[in-house]
Parts: sequence; C-alpha cells; structure tokens
Amino acid sequence: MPQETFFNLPNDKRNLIITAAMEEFSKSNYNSASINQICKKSKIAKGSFYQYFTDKLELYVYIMTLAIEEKIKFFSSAIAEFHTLTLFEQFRLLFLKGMEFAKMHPQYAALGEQFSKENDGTAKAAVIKEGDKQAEALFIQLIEKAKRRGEIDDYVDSFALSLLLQSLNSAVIKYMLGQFGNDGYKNKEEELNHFVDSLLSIIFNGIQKKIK
Amino acid sequence: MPQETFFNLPNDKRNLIITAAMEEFSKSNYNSASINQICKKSKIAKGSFYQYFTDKLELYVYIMTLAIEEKIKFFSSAIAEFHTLTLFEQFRLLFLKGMEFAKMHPQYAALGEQFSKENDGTAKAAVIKEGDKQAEALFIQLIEKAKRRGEIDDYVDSFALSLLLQSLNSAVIKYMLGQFGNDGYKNKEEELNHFVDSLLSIIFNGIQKKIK
DNA sequence: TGACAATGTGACCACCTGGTCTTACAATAT
DNA sequence: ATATTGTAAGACCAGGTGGTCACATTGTCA
Repeated sequence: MPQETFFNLPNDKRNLIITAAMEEFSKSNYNSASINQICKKSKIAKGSFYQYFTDKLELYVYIMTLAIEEKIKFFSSAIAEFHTLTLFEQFRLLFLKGMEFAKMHPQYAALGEQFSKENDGTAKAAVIKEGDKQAEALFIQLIEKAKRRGEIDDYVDSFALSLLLQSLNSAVIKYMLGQFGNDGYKNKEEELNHFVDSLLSIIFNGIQKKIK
Repeated sequence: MPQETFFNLPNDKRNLIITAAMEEFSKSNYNSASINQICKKSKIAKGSFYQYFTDKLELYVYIMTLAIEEKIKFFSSAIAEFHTLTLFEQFRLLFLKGMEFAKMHPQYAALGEQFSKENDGTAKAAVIKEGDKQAEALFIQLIEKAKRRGEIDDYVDSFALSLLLQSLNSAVIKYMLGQFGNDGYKNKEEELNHFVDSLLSIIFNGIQKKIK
C-alpha cells in the first residue's frame, strides 16, 4: 500500500500519477518499466515519488491491485446471476463480459496482459500473494455443477476443459487488444458475438460430422 | 547473421557462446537479457563478442533462428505423413510432437515461450520478418481439407477452430514447461497422452450430453 | 627472423537504472 | 516572530547497460 502522503495528494495529481504508472506498466514488464519515465510523465520529482511509495514494487502491486479490483467489480454482477443460467449461457456471458471489459477498459486489460507475461517472480508473487487460480477454480466449479445437472457428458475431463477455456479466453482478449486501440472497434459488436458463438458451438457440439 | 570470425571459432567455443546466449534469452526478454552476462558465462571478452556479432539484435535473431530451424526440422517428418491421416490423427500428432519437442529440447521450447511474450517490437519484427503466421496457416489448411473430405461439419468456423487449437497448443506447452525442468518428467508419458486425448475428445465430440 | 594480418582483451564511454539525501519551501502552532 | 512539521525538489550515488577502441597476443607467410 502507498504511504499516506500519496492519499493526501489532490485528486488530480494522484490520478495523474496512477495514469502514468498504468501506461508504463502496460507498455513494459516490471523490470523494463521505468520510475524515471513515470515521474517525467506525471511531472513529479523523483524525491516526491519516493515519499508516496517506498519502492517500485509497492507501486506495481498497487497499480495491479487497482486493475484486479476493477475487473472483479465488472464481473461480479454477471457472476451473481450464474445460477439461473445453463453452462452454455454461463460461458457465453463470461466471454462476452471479458470482451466488453477489454473494450471499456483497454488500459486495465493491457495491464492484465502484461502481467500474464511477467518474468519477474518477485513482482508476480507480490501481486498474487494468496488468491490466485481464481479463474481456474471458477471454471471447474461451473463445469462440475453442469455435470451434476446432467448438462454435459460425464466423460469430459474437467481440468482439460478448464484449461481450454482459460487459454481460449486469454487468446480472445489478446486478439481483441490487437484489433482495438488502432482503428475504431465500434459496429464490430455483431461480428464479435458471432465469433464467440462459433467458439462455443465447437466446444459444445464438437466438430465431427454427425451421422444422420 | 553473425560475422565470419564467429564461424571461424573452434566448435567448442562457438557452442559455448550459443549455449550461454540461449540460457540468457530464455530467462529474460530482449531488453533484460544482458550481453555482459553472456560474455561472462561463455568466458569471452566484451570486445571479442562484438567481433562476432555487430550488435545485440544480431545475436538475438541468430539464436531465435536456430530454435525455429530446429523446431521445423523436428516437425517436418510428421507433417510429411499428414496426407495419410484423418484430421483427428493430424491434430493428435501435432500435439504429441509439440510435447515431445518441449521434452527433448526444453531450451528451445523456453526460447519460444519467451519470444511469444516479447514486448520489444523491433526485436520481434527482426525475427519474424516475413514468414509468420505459419502455425495459423497450417491449422486452417488442415481444417479446410478435412471439411472437403467431409470429415468435419461445414458449419464449423475454421478461423475460430484454428485460434482454439493454437491457444490450446501454447497452453499445453506452457503447462509442460512449468511441470518439467524442476523434477523429472519421465514416466509421465501416459498421463500426457491421456491429457491430449481428453482435449481432442472435447473438440471432436463436444461436451454436450448426447440424447440417446 | 621479421612483417603483416587477424583476433583477443578489458578499460572506458555515455547513458540509464532504482534509490538516497540534503536543501528549500510552505503551512501551521506557539 | 519563531519553531515545528510535512512535503517538494533534484543533485547525487553505486551499479548496470550496449557499445567502442587502443593495445596486446597470436598465427602465418617469406
């Protein structure tokens, strides 16, 4: 957590620092990200920075925590209504929400992308601390429940399916981040929806030609 | 390409440099990887290094090219017999070969992993140059052919399926690299085979409960 | 043996890094 | 008016970076 001096700052200045740090950490990994650049961008002196944060790691953890909190907040409403949905609808919602999140908060999504590529073990561990593997746990939970409801075949390997969904999810987000940012992604809504449906159709129906 | 002085080197010395560079580039990304460390590890002077390579980028491209060539060589025999196989068998072979490659050449696989995470656009572009998207092209080609043979349903979105397979492929390799390297992975053959079959079963048969 | 070219060497360069520390300033309390 | 406190500031530090260069060493041919 930052020092209190940081929270005593006028909102504008504090937000400027946060913005600058987010830009830097979504552009470069932990080692390559530069405190000097963040100071320059947010127009504060080096000495001031070290009165707000004890070191680089504290800033990194703080920024990542902000992104994670935002994402949880964004998804919580969707997850709340999960119990009323079939597994297909649950996955669909998860994918679409993920894409919507990346569209609405590309900065946060980019931070997440960068974090997933992070090499520095210390930095990664400091962010994760305890509650990691949430995504995997969530997927597996949904799958097992659907099995019990008889929605999907028992022979499906829950872990394999969970891994598949996770990697697919991140691939889609990465693909989206690549597409957006440059040109406008408006009016692509329909196209994206269709794409998600194609993916889910494969997973649910398989690709093998059915014998009729 | 390295300078001729590099190729005039005795094999031992040249290989030592290559090994050291591979270790460094698979541990750190382009920016963080250190020429000084590579020199120290391979016991050559800084000045000598710059007689073999004009700059860091040349070394990086050279090392990555070696890894790519090795991978292509490794896969080429498998791809040669593709026309005799069904799509399911093709995918299965591709996955198993990929895992075998990561097992036999963890160093090369780690280099590939690091490259997929690379932030530095210049370094990435220098390695890719023209012939990227080979994996995607290969997958799509296989899928389209299988469609024409009537092996899989026409309604399957080729691009979606290709993205699914790619992301799955990298996830499996990443999972394997995480497992191996530390403890021995011997005797895990059966477990890995089963895992691949689970994944392929999902893709081919779907997860939805069949009405009998 | 001597001359010449090729190669090895590490001190050195400018620049950048995360982090410190002394000084300067502003506001408040006495 | 003075002392105390909280903060802004940026010069400075040790250490690392990619890259250079003058010099030492070696090998080869005459």
